Amino acid sequence: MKKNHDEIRSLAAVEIQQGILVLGSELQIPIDQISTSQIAEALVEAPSSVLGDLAYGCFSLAKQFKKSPAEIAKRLADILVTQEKTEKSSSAGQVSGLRSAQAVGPYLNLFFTAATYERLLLNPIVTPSNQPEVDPKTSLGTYFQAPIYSETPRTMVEFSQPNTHKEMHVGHMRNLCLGDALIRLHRFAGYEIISSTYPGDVGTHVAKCLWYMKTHNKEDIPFENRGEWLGRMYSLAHLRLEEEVGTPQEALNREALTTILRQLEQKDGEYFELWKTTRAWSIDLMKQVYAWAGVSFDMWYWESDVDAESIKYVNSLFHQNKLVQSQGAIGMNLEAEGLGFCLLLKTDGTGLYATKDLELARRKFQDFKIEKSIYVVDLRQALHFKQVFKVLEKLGFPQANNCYHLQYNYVELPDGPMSSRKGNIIPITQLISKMQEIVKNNFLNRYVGDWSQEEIDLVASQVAKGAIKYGMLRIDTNKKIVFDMEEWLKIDGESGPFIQYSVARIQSLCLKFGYQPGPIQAELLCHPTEKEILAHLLNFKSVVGRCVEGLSPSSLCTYLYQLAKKFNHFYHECSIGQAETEELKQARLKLVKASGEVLKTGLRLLGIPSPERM
RNA sequence: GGUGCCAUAGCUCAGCUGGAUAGAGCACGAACCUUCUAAGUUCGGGGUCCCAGGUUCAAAUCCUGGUGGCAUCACCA
Repeated sequence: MKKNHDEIRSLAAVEIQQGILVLGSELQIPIDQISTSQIAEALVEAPSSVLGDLAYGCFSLAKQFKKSPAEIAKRLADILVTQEKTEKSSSAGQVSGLRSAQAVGPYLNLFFTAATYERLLLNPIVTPSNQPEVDPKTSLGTYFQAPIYSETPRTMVEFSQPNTHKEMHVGHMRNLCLGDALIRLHRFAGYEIISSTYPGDVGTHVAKCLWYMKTHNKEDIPFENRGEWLGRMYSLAHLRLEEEVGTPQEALNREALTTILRQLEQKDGEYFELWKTTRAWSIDLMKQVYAWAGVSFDMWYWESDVDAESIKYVNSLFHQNKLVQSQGAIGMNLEAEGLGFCLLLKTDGTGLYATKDLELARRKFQDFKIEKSIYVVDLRQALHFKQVFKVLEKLGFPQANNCYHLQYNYVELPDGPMSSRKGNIIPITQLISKMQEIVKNNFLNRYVGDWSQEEIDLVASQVAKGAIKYGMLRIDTNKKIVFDMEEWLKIDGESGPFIQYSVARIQSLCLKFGYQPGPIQAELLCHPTEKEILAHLLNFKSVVGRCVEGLSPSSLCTYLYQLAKKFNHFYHECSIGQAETEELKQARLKLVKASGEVLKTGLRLLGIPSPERM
């Protein structure tokens, strides 16, 4: 994997590298060559655009040159400034990127010329690429087309593993948002990604649900929302079974469940038929949620599909002496690695979760020829995946070292963890409909009569997506989310809709004042709020890179919020309609347009749509 | 008990591989719509960055040891 830095950073890195060489010869100290990519990587944001557009901390140079970082920063600033001057005088017309360089303490602060910003940032952002296959409505500037990484491994991301016969709740939403955002981020950054899902359509939870439905349920099967209804059947089943623990009924119940499981396994009998119809209800519900969220999968792996094969596979491994027998069961001893014993076949010869995950991994590696594999699953499975990856490694799969478990923390309610068993869950469908209703009541109903009902419905759904997805993604993956419906429905401050609202304002500005592509007088953009935006735009790609490398979209959330905040600040400080000159107006429009493109693209990477107006 | 994660303002959280004066939102107190969308903006108060050591020119950030919380530790998924 190779990282490609954006043009302004690369330009700054070349200048700094030359400065370091000059300094080295001045001091007559031979130093290790520092590559431009190392320098570009070390460039940081200045605390404020007044101090600089980008900064380079001279700490590591201090060691090599045996001088204080502040002295080095000062000397480097002098060298860069004089270099710029001589370049300008010697070859007039040559493009020079730096406007000035200043040392502040140990930092070398760089300022770029307005022309640099226009040429390397604003123009690439707002100029659509000529690729014909890109939909004009979503067409991206050339800036966004250049991949951040090249020579990337072919990667599969598995996410969303809901069970059929249970209802999807807000906890599943976090997984869905995370997985989807990771895929979008990776693809944007230049990865070839295969997305997959792995629903659990077999197991005791299914048997319990069917058992209750057949033997205890008195309700009629509804015509609509059968997936939700089925989820309720499961909860009732679990409660009933819990109640009857310790009674004579307990043994009979266990027997009944075994019978059901056997029928499902043999793919025959009345319960198998019932399984097929009810399974479809749950899948309809999943697809409904995925459609709402704008998520699609390249590959659907079914637990029922890998189930039988996984047992055959593990048996064959055992016969090849790659596994051991212990206490009558079969598995692999990983105690030397501190991972305990990975159980793969129970004493009765049936498999477990790990058994299926082994077979699943084998299929992923062999069928899709993937080189890297990411699993988005909550942190309770941490040991499970460590064991599975270790077993894969010991079985000789070279991809095993490139398997990652993104162990996000789960969502719980103010009064404790959610559980489908206990029935104290908030269904995804409920969150969605409540959110859409709130958005309409509090904001969009003011447009009734002015906008079509279709548009109001569409925007309500888009804004609800913004609120829910941003809410799920902004929290660091290893922190718990305590879901409080009341709090989530208050959408103000740092939220998805705030960013969407800023985009809507930008679209309105561009429309109203006639944004026109073409050259601007970028040096007119000298208001502090304008400079803040320019300096912030500079960091979009490094933030995206960080999200990809850390498998964590939350820093993009923060970045977009800050950009929207800076835009709003500008909006209140600088008028476009009342701009002193036409040139200033066009310059501001281009700045605003570019901000809008970055915000829209960023939101898109989080899976959040941008309404035309709101 | 072993292992992993977490602890930053009253509450919810940012803080990138150590680096510029620890920042947002909510809540609270003020100000701003005849002028580009007030889902907005500005100002204000509010901090023992869990504790104790250590490494370093420099620690909220790294290391060690505590304290508190959560998860997990073979026939469940």
